[in-house]
Amino acid sequence: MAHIERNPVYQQLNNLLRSSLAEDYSRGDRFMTEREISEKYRVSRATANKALASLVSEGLIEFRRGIGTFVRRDVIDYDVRSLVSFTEKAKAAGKKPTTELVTFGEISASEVESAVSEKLQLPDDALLWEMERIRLADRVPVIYEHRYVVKSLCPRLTRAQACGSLYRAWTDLHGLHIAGADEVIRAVLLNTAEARHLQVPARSPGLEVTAVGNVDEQQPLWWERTLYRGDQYEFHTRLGPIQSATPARGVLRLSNEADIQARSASE
Amino acid sequence: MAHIERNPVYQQLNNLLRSSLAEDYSRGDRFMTEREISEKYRVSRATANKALASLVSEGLIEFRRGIGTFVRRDVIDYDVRSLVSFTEKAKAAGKKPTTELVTFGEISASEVESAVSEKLQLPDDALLWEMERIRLADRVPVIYEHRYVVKSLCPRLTRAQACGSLYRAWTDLHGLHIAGADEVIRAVLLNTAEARHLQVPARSPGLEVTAVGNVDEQQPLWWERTLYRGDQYEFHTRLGPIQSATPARGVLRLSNEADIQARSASE
DNA sequence: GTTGACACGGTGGCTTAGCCACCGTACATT
DNA sequence: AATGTACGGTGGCTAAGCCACCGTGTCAAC
Repeated sequence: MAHIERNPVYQQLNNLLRSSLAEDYSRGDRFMTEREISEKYRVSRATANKALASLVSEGLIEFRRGIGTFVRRDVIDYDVRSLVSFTEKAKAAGKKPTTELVTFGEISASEVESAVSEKLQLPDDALLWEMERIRLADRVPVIYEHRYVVKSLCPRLTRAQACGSLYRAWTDLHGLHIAGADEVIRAVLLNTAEARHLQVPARSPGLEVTAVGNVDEQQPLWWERTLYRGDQYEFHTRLGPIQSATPARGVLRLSNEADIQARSASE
Repeated sequence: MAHIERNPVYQQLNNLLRSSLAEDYSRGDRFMTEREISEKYRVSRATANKALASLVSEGLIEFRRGIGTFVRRDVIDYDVRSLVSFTEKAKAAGKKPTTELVTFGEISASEVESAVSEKLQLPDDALLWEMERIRLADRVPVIYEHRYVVKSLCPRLTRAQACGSLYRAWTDLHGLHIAGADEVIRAVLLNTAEARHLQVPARSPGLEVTAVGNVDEQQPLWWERTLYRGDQYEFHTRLGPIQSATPARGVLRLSNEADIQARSASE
């Protein structure tokens, strides 16, 4: 690992280790030692330690003095894949994801709300993909999403791809590296149109998530406003700095028991 | 900073730097250089770098090669204080926080739902504080919370303290170090009783947050089920690993404009 | 046979010394 | 005035080495 690259070695190493972690290890396993990493990747021990320390503060692994470093959680549980991709989230919950494409087209940045084009940091003449989709888990509609995607970053996006996992289209076909997303979560009532799409009664509770997704740490790739069925979806998050800093995870609720209904009906 | 202490030096240094960061620096400032820290705290440069790298992966500061390290955000914006404490959140939003204590008492762990006592990892004979509170920002009710607190960790808690900031009572009076909390966020409809407490129409949308708070990284301190008024509160979060790993932040909405109402009414 | 003291090897924690690529700036050159 | 260049400071990284800690296995004592 010569340091000719543009990015610092410890960042590259970081990604390598995170991949290796996701593929070859699972919760509770003993990870590679600093000295092993140092030798395997031809890096100094200090650099190996720095990369490991980074994974520690992300909550992926933990140090145990005098013993080694150990995997703290199922990494797929944490990976951006499962944070951003509905397809992966559904699979992780043991459900079959499908997509119903409502609309799909092209639009100029000058035509969208200024809030959107500002968040995407685009000039007025930029082009966007616009789409509305309904995501279903085991045939049950869970998400109704309205999304704008910067066309210049994935010009070859097709209608067919929009019917499946955008995450895969971005990563596999366009070679994009999804870094993460900024989300704002609010509680809303679904209006009749939205409720119909999600096959629930009008004025049902839902989560509205407004998000901007980023490529390579800073470059905005998409903007979305997404409605989640309140009885099917919940967000998990961990507050606080050390040892954790685990981002919020949206998860499909495994149980279909209507405890929320029970609560609401208990009035 | 001799290494006689029980905890690793870089962790102590980490806390020192985080404190210094919160007190003496603000967004955009240039932070201390590795060499300055190395000299000031009598630590090797490698250790200084490791501590800084930890702050970087928490999203507090960022490295700029050849220039220095810079503060990325208003630290209070990130600190556990403002993540966990409603009082601090309200102040940060420029609003005056007040509390209405509905109930306050003592209860045995054997009497509460098993879900609660399990999450708090308590034996059956342990004692808990139980309380219901309504939190207001500028006299507007925002939160209705039901909370259980492990009594052994804060035996001197009083009714008067429960009328104010529990966070302050814990940290200042009992010397506890709040490490963070695990939260689950869901969308619900408020039933009549809940809606009355929050002074909104029945069947208004709300966020239900079930959380377990921790002391010193692992020891559970409280369990809570909290209802947030949908029109007054939203959660911000950042997904993905590097450069960020910023936990979810619940924030009071500054604008009272009813854009959610507008959405829901547009059906 | 069981127990316990102790040495050994491996791990992360930490230091020291030093070189490199990068950045801004101040100064000299054109 | 515009351009180029040298310099000092910064984070990135390597190298070699010592320490405290941990588990384990050996071996002596009981």
